[in-house]
Amino acid sequence: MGDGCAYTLNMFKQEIARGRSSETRASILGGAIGLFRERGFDATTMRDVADAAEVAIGAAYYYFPGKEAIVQAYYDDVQRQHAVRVASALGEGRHDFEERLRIAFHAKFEILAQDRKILGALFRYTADPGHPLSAFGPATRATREASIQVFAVAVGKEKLPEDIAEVLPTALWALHMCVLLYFIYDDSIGQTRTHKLIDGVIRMIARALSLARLPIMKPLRGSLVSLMREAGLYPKSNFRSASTHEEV
Amino acid sequence: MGDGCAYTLNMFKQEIARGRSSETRASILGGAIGLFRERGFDATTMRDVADAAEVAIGAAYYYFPGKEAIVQAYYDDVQRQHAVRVASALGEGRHDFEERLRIAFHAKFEILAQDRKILGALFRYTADPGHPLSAFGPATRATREASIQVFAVAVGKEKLPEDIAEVLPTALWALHMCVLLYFIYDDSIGQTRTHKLIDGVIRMIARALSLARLPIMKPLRGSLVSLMREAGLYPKSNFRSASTHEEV
DNA sequence: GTCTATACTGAGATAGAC
DNA sequence: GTCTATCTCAGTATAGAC
Repeated sequence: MGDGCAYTLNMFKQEIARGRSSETRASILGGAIGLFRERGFDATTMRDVADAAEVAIGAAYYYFPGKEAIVQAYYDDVQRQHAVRVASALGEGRHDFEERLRIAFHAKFEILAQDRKILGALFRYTADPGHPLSAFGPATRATREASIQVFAVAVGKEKLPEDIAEVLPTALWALHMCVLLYFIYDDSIGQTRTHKLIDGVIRMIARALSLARLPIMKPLRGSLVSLMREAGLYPKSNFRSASTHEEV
Repeated sequence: MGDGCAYTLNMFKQEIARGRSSETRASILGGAIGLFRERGFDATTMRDVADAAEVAIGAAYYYFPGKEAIVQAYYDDVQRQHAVRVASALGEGRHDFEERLRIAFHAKFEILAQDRKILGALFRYTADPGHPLSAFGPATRATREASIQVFAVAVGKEKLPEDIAEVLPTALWALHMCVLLYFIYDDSIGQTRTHKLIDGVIRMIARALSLARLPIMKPLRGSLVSLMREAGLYPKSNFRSASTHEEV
């Protein structure tokens, strides 16, 4: 066990060193995001990225395996911001169920406000199970689960039928993915339509959940939950084994 | 008006001639789909496509502006097959509401049975509003509306609350897009999981629609429908103006 | 109008020197 | 860790045969 530990410790030290010494990585990442915002993902070349960070192209590839890895790193960051922001917003004062959900949803889209164009690139491999960027694939599982966790926190200890409570965070995450798609297409100023949609949808969810407590609803509720389970949508937040990816 | 007519007639004749003389186009399309099935979309180059059809690369580009245009042509064909198949299946015998929906859904996925890998390429630009292949964008509007129409036919003259009846075909189409995504990730043999999911979901929709008739449900129903309208999801089956596309 | 042959451009990615 | 030089290859452009 000694060797194993030493090894990981070393790796850890390297991580730190790398993080500390080189703002290069941060500079590449930041510059790239700026370019993606200005010109879009596809119109930005790795050469542009390298130029913006004032490094050679090789350096850019040293830190990121490719252009997509940059956008992935960006999204991981968004994810972290989301978690922090929601946690702090929920911390100040008391909020009822609906408010908590609204906070979780709006926060995400405020963070992404300037980046609708970039998201197109992130969504690109959603239907490519084996691709490292596929939003539902195994490669992004950690990010996805962290994201679901944020919604779980927002739901909190709300008194709900148990079966519903169990699947709700995952369902909210899925809903938020749909809203994300809407958001990308939403060219209203400040994406006000998206934010209105969120309010409307959340109000409806709250109402539907109240109704779900009624006895007539029990069978419907049950079949919904068992459907999600059978389909493998829950509890694995990720689909079955991924076939190997076709691409290079 | 004479000239105008003569001109269009000419164009029409050319269309015919082109269609008749050159099975080249069909050969390119067919060969390409075969390759896409075997190796996947990305792993197939336009050179491969040209080789398979035994034409020069220029010829392939003569008929299709690019690889994506081929996959688009393929999907248009799938769409046509779906319409035909559903119409004929509904024609033979009487079917209740649930059966009709099942027919519409299963038919689509039977047609696509071999092509899960290809669909990844089609979905790729779903989040790219300006892209010609974006599933929700203006460029694919005709295809999308034809597809919604198939679900409208399946719904038929079913007795439903009017507001629901109005949005149902669009909602079913959206649902079918979600199932499509599930299908792409579904590596169970024969995609039985997808077909089971369809049965489960449709049963649930039928139940939910029965419940929707109850008076307590009226407000929820109303807000659902008005939400869809306000969000612009209906009646335009397509989102607001598309921003110009960033790519070349 | 339909197609071939071929050469060019530009972008992602890599190898190996320092 | 970083740079320079280079590779690969999709897509394009073009000139011309039929």
